[in-house]
Amino acid sequence: MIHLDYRDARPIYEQIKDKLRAEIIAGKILPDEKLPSVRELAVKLVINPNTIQRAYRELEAEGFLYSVAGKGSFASANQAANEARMDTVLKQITPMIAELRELGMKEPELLEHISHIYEGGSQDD
Amino acid sequence: MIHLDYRDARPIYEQIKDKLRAEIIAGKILPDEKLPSVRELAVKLVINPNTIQRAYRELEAEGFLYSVAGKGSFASANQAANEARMDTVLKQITPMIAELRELGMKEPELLEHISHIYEGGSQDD
DNA sequence: CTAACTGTATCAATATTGATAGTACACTTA
DNA sequence: TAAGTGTACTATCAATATTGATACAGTTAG
Repeated sequence: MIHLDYRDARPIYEQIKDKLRAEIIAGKILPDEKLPSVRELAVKLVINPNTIQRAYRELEAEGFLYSVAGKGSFASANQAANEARMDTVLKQITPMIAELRELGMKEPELLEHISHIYEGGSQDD
Repeated sequence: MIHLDYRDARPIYEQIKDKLRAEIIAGKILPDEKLPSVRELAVKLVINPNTIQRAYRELEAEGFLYSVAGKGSFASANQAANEARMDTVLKQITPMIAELRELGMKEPELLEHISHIYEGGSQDD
Protein backbone atom coordinates (compact mmCIF):
# COMPACT_ATOMS: atom_id res chain seq x y z
CA MET A 1 0.00 0.00 0.00
CA ILE A 2 2.48 2.63 1.13
CA HIS A 3 6.07 2.27 0.03
CA LEU A 4 8.75 4.53 1.46
CA ASP A 5 11.61 5.86 -0.57
CA TYR A 6 14.68 6.64 1.48
CA ARG A 7 16.51 8.00 -1.57
CA ASP A 8 13.83 10.67 -1.67
CA ALA A 9 14.98 13.78 0.13
CA ARG A 10 11.49 14.47 1.36
CA PRO A 11 10.76 13.51 4.98
CA ILE A 12 9.01 10.23 5.71
CA TYR A 13 5.91 11.83 7.15
CA GLU A 14 5.48 13.93 4.00
CA GLN A 15 5.60 10.87 1.82
CA ILE A 16 3.02 9.19 4.01
CA LYS A 17 0.82 12.28 4.00
CA ASP A 18 0.88 12.56 0.23
CA LYS A 19 0.03 8.92 -0.39
CA LEU A 20 -2.81 8.87 2.12
CA ARG A 21 -4.16 12.22 0.93
CA ALA A 22 -4.16 11.02 -2.66
CA GLU A 23 -5.99 7.82 -1.74
CA ILE A 24 -8.60 9.72 0.21
CA ILE A 25 -9.14 12.22 -2.58
CA ALA A 26 -9.35 9.41 -5.12
CA GLY A 27 -11.87 7.60 -2.98
CA LYS A 28 -9.68 4.51 -2.64
CA ILE A 29 -10.17 4.96 1.06
CA LEU A 30 -13.86 5.45 1.59
CA PRO A 31 -15.40 8.06 3.89
CA ASP A 32 -15.38 6.93 7.52
CA GLU A 33 -13.24 3.95 6.65
CA LYS A 34 -10.77 3.16 9.40
CA LEU A 35 -7.13 3.80 8.68
CA PRO A 36 -4.34 1.61 10.04
CA SER A 37 -3.59 2.50 13.64
CA VAL A 38 -0.55 4.58 14.43
CA ARG A 39 1.34 1.61 15.83
CA GLU A 40 0.18 -0.86 13.22
CA LEU A 41 1.37 1.28 10.34
CA ALA A 42 4.58 2.09 12.20
CA VAL A 43 5.41 -1.60 12.55
CA LYS A 44 4.53 -2.25 8.93
CA LEU A 45 6.80 0.53 7.66
CA VAL A 46 9.47 -0.11 10.29
CA ILE A 47 9.52 3.44 11.57
CA ASN A 48 8.61 5.22 14.75
CA PRO A 49 4.90 5.54 15.65
CA ASN A 50 5.51 9.22 16.25
CA THR A 51 6.20 9.75 12.58
CA ILE A 52 2.83 8.27 11.68
CA GLN A 53 1.29 10.36 14.40
CA ARG A 54 2.62 13.48 12.80
CA ALA A 55 1.33 12.55 9.37
CA TYR A 56 -2.11 11.81 10.81
CA ARG A 57 -2.15 14.99 12.87
CA GLU A 58 -1.38 17.17 9.87
CA LEU A 59 -3.80 15.36 7.62
CA GLU A 60 -6.40 15.94 10.28
CA ALA A 61 -5.56 19.66 10.30
CA GLU A 62 -5.98 19.65 6.54
CA GLY A 63 -9.34 18.00 6.96
CA PHE A 64 -8.63 14.68 5.27
CA LEU A 65 -9.22 12.52 8.29
CA TYR A 66 -10.43 12.67 11.85
CA SER A 67 -9.11 10.85 14.88
CA VAL A 68 -10.86 9.66 18.01
CA ALA A 69 -8.76 8.82 21.04
CA GLY A 70 -9.13 5.18 21.88
CA LYS A 71 -10.94 4.34 18.66
CA GLY A 72 -8.78 5.17 15.72
CA SER A 73 -8.37 7.45 12.72
CA PHE A 74 -10.90 7.58 9.91
CA ALA A 75 -11.07 9.11 6.46
CA SER A 76 -13.23 12.18 6.17
CA ALA A 77 -16.05 12.32 3.67
CA ASN A 78 -14.26 13.19 0.44
CA GLN A 79 -16.23 16.27 -0.34
CA ALA A 80 -15.70 17.61 3.16
CA ALA A 81 -12.02 16.72 2.99
CA ASN A 82 -11.56 18.57 -0.25
CA GLU A 83 -13.34 21.63 1.01
CA ALA A 84 -11.27 21.68 4.18
CA ARG A 85 -8.13 21.51 2.11
CA MET A 86 -9.37 24.28 -0.15
CA ASP A 87 -9.95 26.46 2.88
CA THR A 88 -6.41 25.84 4.03
CA VAL A 89 -4.95 26.75 0.67
CA LEU A 90 -7.13 29.83 0.37
CA LYS A 91 -5.85 30.98 3.75
CA GLN A 92 -2.31 30.58 2.51
CA ILE A 93 -3.09 32.64 -0.54
CA THR A 94 -4.69 35.46 1.44
CA PRO A 95 -1.57 37.40 2.49
CA MET A 96 -0.24 37.24 -1.04
CA ILE A 97 -3.41 38.72 -2.45
CA ALA A 98 -3.13 41.44 0.16
CA GLU A 99 0.42 42.18 -0.91
CA LEU A 100 -0.54 42.38 -4.57
CA ARG A 101 -3.25 44.79 -3.59
CA GLU A 102 -0.77 46.91 -1.63
CA LEU A 103 1.52 46.94 -4.63
CA GLY A 104 -1.25 48.56 -6.59
CA MET A 105 -2.71 45.66 -8.53
CA LYS A 106 -6.39 46.30 -9.25
CA GLU A 107 -9.02 43.62 -8.90
CA PRO A 108 -9.78 43.03 -12.58
CA GLU A 109 -6.09 42.71 -13.34
CA LEU A 110 -5.63 40.26 -10.48
CA LEU A 111 -8.55 38.12 -11.62
CA GLU A 112 -7.17 38.11 -15.13
CA HIS A 113 -3.83 36.81 -13.85
CA ILE A 114 -5.45 34.16 -11.66
CA SER A 115 -7.61 33.04 -14.53
CA HIS A 116 -4.59 32.72 -16.75
CA ILE A 117 -2.71 30.71 -14.15
CA TYR A 118 -5.70 28.44 -13.64
CA GLU A 119 -6.09 27.69 -17.31
CA GLY A 120 -2.37 27.39 -17.86
CA GLY A 121 -2.17 24.45 -15.50
CA SER A 122 -4.72 22.40 -17.44
CA GLN A 123 -3.05 19.45 -19.08
CA ASP A 124 -5.47 16.82 -17.86
CA ASP A 125 -9.10 17.25 -16.99
CA MET B 1 16.14 55.89 9.17
CA ILE B 2 16.34 52.16 9.87
CA HIS B 3 16.00 50.98 13.42
CA LEU B 4 16.66 47.35 14.31
CA ASP B 5 14.65 45.47 16.87
CA TYR B 6 16.57 42.67 18.51
CA ARG B 7 13.50 41.61 20.48
CA ASP B 8 11.91 40.82 17.14
CA ALA B 9 12.33 37.17 16.28
CA ARG B 10 12.64 37.99 12.61
CA PRO B 11 16.16 37.99 11.18
CA ILE B 12 17.98 41.28 10.77
CA TYR B 13 18.16 41.10 7.00
CA GLU B 14 14.40 40.62 6.82
CA GLN B 15 13.79 43.72 8.90
CA ILE B 16 16.10 45.70 6.66
CA LYS B 17 14.46 44.33 3.55
CA ASP B 18 11.00 45.26 4.73
CA LYS B 19 11.92 48.80 5.68
CA LEU B 20 13.78 49.49 2.48
CA ARG B 21 11.08 47.90 0.35
CA ALA B 22 8.40 49.97 2.02
CA GLU B 23 10.37 53.17 1.46
CA ILE B 24 10.91 52.37 -2.18
CA ILE B 25 7.25 51.52 -2.74
CA ALA B 26 6.20 54.69 -0.94
CA GLY B 27 8.55 56.74 -3.05
CA LYS B 28 10.50 58.00 -0.03
CA ILE B 29 13.52 56.70 -1.86
CA LEU B 30 13.27 58.04 -5.38
CA PRO B 31 13.97 55.99 -8.50
CA ASP B 32 17.71 55.76 -9.22
CA GLU B 33 18.51 57.33 -5.88
CA LYS B 34 21.64 55.85 -4.38
CA LEU B 35 21.23 53.72 -1.31
CA PRO B 36 23.80 53.61 1.50
CA SER B 37 26.71 51.39 0.58
CA VAL B 38 26.89 47.93 2.06
CA ARG B 39 29.72 48.89 4.42
CA GLU B 40 28.34 52.29 5.31
CA LEU B 41 24.99 50.88 6.40
CA ALA B 42 26.72 48.03 8.19
CA VAL B 43 28.75 50.44 10.27
CA LYS B 44 25.71 52.56 11.01
CA LEU B 45 23.66 49.59 12.23
CA VAL B 46 26.64 47.91 13.88
CA ILE B 47 26.19 44.63 12.05
CA ASN B 48 28.14 42.63 9.51
CA PRO B 49 28.30 43.98 5.94
CA ASN B 50 27.33 40.55 4.74
CA THR B 51 23.91 40.95 6.30
CA ILE B 52 23.32 44.14 4.32
CA GLN B 53 24.64 42.38 1.27
CA ARG B 54 22.03 39.70 1.65
CA ALA B 55 19.20 42.19 2.07
CA TYR B 56 20.33 44.06 -1.03
CA ARG B 57 20.77 40.89 -3.04
CA GLU B 58 17.26 39.69 -2.27
CA LEU B 59 15.71 43.09 -2.86
CA GLU B 60 17.46 43.10 -6.19
CA ALA B 61 15.98 39.68 -6.98
CA GLU B 62 12.58 41.09 -6.08
CA GLY B 63 13.20 43.98 -8.42
CA PHE B 64 13.25 46.81 -5.91
CA LEU B 65 16.81 47.91 -6.52
CA TYR B 66 19.73 47.29 -8.80
CA SER B 67 23.42 47.12 -7.95
CA VAL B 68 26.45 47.99 -9.98
CA ALA B 69 29.82 46.66 -8.86
CA GLY B 70 32.08 49.52 -8.01
CA LYS B 71 29.34 52.13 -8.12
CA GLY B 72 26.67 51.22 -5.62
CA SER B 73 23.07 50.15 -5.19
CA PHE B 74 20.16 52.21 -6.46
CA ALA B 75 16.39 52.16 -6.11
CA SER B 76 14.53 50.87 -9.12
CA ALA B 77 11.87 52.95 -10.79
CA ASN B 78 8.86 52.34 -8.59
CA GLN B 79 6.56 51.10 -11.28
CA ALA B 80 9.13 48.60 -12.50
CA ALA B 81 9.89 47.55 -8.94
CA ASN B 82 6.25 46.93 -8.18
CA GLU B 83 5.74 44.90 -11.30
CA ALA B 84 8.77 42.77 -10.59
CA ARG B 85 7.46 42.09 -7.12
CA MET B 86 4.03 41.25 -8.49
CA ASP B 87 5.59 38.69 -10.78
CA THR B 88 7.36 37.09 -7.86
CA VAL B 89 4.20 36.85 -5.81
CA LEU B 90 2.19 35.52 -8.74
CA LYS B 91 4.78 32.78 -9.17
CA GLN B 92 4.38 31.86 -5.51
CA ILE B 93 0.63 31.65 -5.93
CA THR B 94 0.81 29.43 -8.99
CA PRO B 95 1.25 26.01 -7.32
CA MET B 96 -1.57 26.79 -4.92
CA ILE B 97 -3.94 27.60 -7.76
CA ALA B 98 -2.91 24.33 -9.34
CA GLU B 99 -3.74 22.45 -6.17
CA LEU B 100 -7.14 24.09 -5.86
CA ARG B 101 -7.81 23.06 -9.41
CA GLU B 102 -6.76 19.48 -8.67
CA LEU B 103 -9.07 19.46 -5.66
CA GLY B 104 -11.92 20.18 -8.02
CA MET B 105 -12.44 23.89 -7.62
CA LYS B 106 -13.85 25.36 -10.81
CA GLU B 107 -12.64 28.62 -12.25
CA PRO B 108 -15.67 30.80 -11.49
CA GLU B 109 -15.68 29.61 -7.91
CA LEU B 110 -11.98 30.31 -7.58
CA LEU B 111 -12.35 33.81 -8.98
CA GLU B 112 -15.21 34.43 -6.60
CA HIS B 113 -13.04 33.46 -3.65
CA ILE B 114 -10.11 35.55 -4.84
CA SER B 115 -12.38 38.51 -5.37
CA HIS B 116 -13.74 38.15 -1.87
CA ILE B 117 -10.27 37.95 -0.37
CA TYR B 118 -9.17 41.00 -2.32
CA GLU B 119 -12.07 43.11 -1.18
CA GLY B 120 -11.88 41.80 2.35
CA GLY B 121 -8.44 43.28 2.79
CA SER B 122 -9.54 46.78 1.89
CA GLN B 123 -9.32 49.03 4.89
CA ASP B 124 -7.42 51.85 3.27
CA ASP B 125 -7.36 52.87 -0.35
C1' DC C 1 48.61 53.57 -11.93
C1' DT C 2 47.18 53.81 -7.32
C1' DA C 3 44.22 54.44 -3.60
C1' DA C 4 39.83 54.42 -1.74
C1' DC C 5 35.63 53.57 -2.58
C1' DT C 6 31.96 50.28 -4.46
C1' DG C 7 29.51 45.36 -4.88
C1' DT C 8 30.45 40.12 -5.05
C1' DA C 9 31.83 35.51 -3.81
C1' DT C 10 33.38 31.94 -0.70
C1' DC C 11 33.96 29.75 3.39
C1' DA C 12 33.28 29.09 8.46
C1' DA C 13 30.96 29.45 12.93
C1' DT C 14 26.98 29.59 15.22
C1' DA C 15 22.05 29.52 16.16
C1' DT C 16 17.82 27.89 14.94
C1' DT C 17 14.72 24.74 13.18
C1' DG C 18 13.21 20.15 11.43
C1' DA C 19 12.69 15.17 11.62
C1' DT C 20 12.58 11.28 14.08
C1' DA C 21 12.77 8.43 18.23
C1' DG C 22 11.75 7.12 23.16
C1' DT C 23 8.53 7.06 26.64
C1' DA C 24 4.57 7.95 29.39
C1' DC C 25 -0.23 9.24 29.61
C1' DA C 26 -5.34 9.07 28.57
C1' DC C 27 -9.34 7.36 26.33
C1' DT C 28 -12.40 3.28 24.51
C1' DT C 29 -14.05 -1.10 24.36
C1' DA C 30 -14.63 -5.91 25.32
C1' DT D 1 -8.71 -5.25 33.74
C1' DA D 2 -6.36 -5.80 29.57
C1' DA D 3 -5.34 -4.63 25.08
C1' DG D 4 -6.20 -1.84 21.83
C1' DT D 5 -6.47 3.23 20.37
C1' DG D 6 -4.73 8.39 19.87
C1' DT D 7 -2.01 12.17 22.38
C1' DA D 8 1.64 14.76 24.69
C1' DC D 9 6.27 15.52 26.17
C1' DT D 10 11.05 15.36 25.89
C1' DA D 11 15.51 14.11 23.80
C1' DT D 12 18.64 13.68 20.03
C1' DC D 13 20.55 14.05 15.78
C1' DA D 14 20.68 16.24 11.27
C1' DA D 15 19.75 19.91 8.27
C1' DT D 16 19.11 24.58 7.45
C1' DA D 17 19.32 29.49 8.32
C1' DT D 18 21.69 33.34 9.89
C1' DT D 19 25.50 35.87 10.55
C1' DG D 20 30.42 36.72 10.44
C1' DA D 21 35.39 36.85 8.50
C1' DT D 22 37.91 37.44 4.61
C1' DA D 23 39.37 37.81 -0.04
C1' DC D 24 38.31 39.16 -4.78
C1' DA D 25 36.79 42.37 -8.63
C1' DG D 26 34.85 46.60 -10.74
C1' DT D 27 34.77 51.96 -10.67
C1' DT D 28 36.39 56.40 -10.12
C1' DA D 29 39.28 60.38 -8.63
C1' DG D 30 43.64 62.09 -8.31
